[in-house]
Amino acid sequence: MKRPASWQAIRTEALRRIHTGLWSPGARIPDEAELAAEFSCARATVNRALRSLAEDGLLERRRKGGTRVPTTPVRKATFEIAIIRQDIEGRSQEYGYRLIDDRLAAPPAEVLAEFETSRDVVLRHVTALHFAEGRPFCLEDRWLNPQIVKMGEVEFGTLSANEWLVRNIAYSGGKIGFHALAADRDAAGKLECAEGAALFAIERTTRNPTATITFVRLTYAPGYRMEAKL
Amino acid sequence: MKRPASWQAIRTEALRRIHTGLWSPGARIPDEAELAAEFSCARATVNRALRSLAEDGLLERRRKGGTRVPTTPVRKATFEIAIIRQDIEGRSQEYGYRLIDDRLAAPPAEVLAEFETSRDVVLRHVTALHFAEGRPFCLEDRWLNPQIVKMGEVEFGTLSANEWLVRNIAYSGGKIGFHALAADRDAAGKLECAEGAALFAIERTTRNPTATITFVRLTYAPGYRMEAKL
DNA sequence: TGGCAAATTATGTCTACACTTATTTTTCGA
DNA sequence: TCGAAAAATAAGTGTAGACATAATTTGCCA
Repeated sequence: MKRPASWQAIRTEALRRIHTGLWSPGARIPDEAELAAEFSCARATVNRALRSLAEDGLLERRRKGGTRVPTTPVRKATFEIAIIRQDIEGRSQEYGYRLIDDRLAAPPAEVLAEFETSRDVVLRHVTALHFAEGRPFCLEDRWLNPQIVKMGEVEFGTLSANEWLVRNIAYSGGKIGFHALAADRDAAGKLECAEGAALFAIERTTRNPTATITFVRLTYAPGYRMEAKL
Repeated sequence: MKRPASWQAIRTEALRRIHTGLWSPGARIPDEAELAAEFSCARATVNRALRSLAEDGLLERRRKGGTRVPTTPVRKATFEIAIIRQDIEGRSQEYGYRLIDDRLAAPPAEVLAEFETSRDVVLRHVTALHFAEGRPFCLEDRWLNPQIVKMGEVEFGTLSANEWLVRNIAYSGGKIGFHALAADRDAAGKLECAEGAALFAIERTTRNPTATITFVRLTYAPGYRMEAKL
């Protein structure tokens, strides 16, 4: 092994050994020092390669325990969650936006639960439609923490809440969920599809360290597909 | 800054500066050497912290160009794609499996496209049901490359193809897509739901460097939700 | 003025070493 | 024999320095 053997080369070789079964599932692989000797490089370089594989779920590493190939690898798929406008423009389609409603209202129970707050709280409820090539693309049904995004101070008439938030609000975490739902009368009307049509929906909760900022359900018009590479 | 300031501490501090707008979107942040001086640590430690943030989409880094805060951050959500059995057992539910069909057949055009092969090819078509607590959970409709997974050599009567493949076949890449679809008569019957019900489906293509190994569509019974943290 | 080449610069990567921390294994005493 | 303390081990992290690489900027020449 005369070539400088970058960490990527080591990663590739390690991947090959996993794939060919040379390093079999459940088995412990040589420790970093041994591999460093084999590839005649520094241990840190081996560490970089193995850490990278571990981040992708292809290896499991524990102090002292050593590094092993998981018996049942849990593959990880990373999705890029872009602003809806970017998503549409990325398809070379014309983006459109229309605010439907923006008012304070009492949220349903499941939304309230996401805000982990007392009952009788009033949240800012924003409804809007995103268009691609003039046709309804995505229905945005959003609940905002009015203490963070105040009525009157910020309007979503031309810039969507989706975009405004990404640009202006700090976040620290949250969760996202995908599911399928049947179009109810309201959604069907807005998305111009048949009632009962199967729609793809994303629900997302965004928090900062102190409070929940927003909960949103994005319901996509029929035919939407979310893709990622493995 | 007397504490050794681990790379995670630097990451956290950098995150804070992004969130508070101290490092504003689009602006270039101090280079690694400067930050290393500020935190009185080695440049490699700063590098580790900033690289970590860049991997999460919170910073953009380019050689020479320096590091900057993206104006429209593209959040990344990582989903763990587990074996279906693990998914169900992880919910403390009883897993069940039944093979429905396993035969060589001519695939439809859209499947053929994933295999990037000539027409008139015959693939191995496996259909199976996964159960949770005795109720249909997920319908597996899979096309396999018969040169890789040969009829007769491997049977999926008790161990699902889903699981067998994860354990036995090397992969190098592929793609995954999520969408919603309406239950057709066949799916409705197998999943014991109403025809036309909105179902969540995952389509996955898995390749090795040489050929496509398998294409699978997993159609989940109504109510399924796929979740991830942000 | 236009364009190509060279200098500059910030990140990317590697090395060799040291020290830390989590965990297992061993040892030894009750 | 059990259990707690000690030793051993493998990964995790940090440092200082060096060189590599990509991209921008500068400067020169036509």
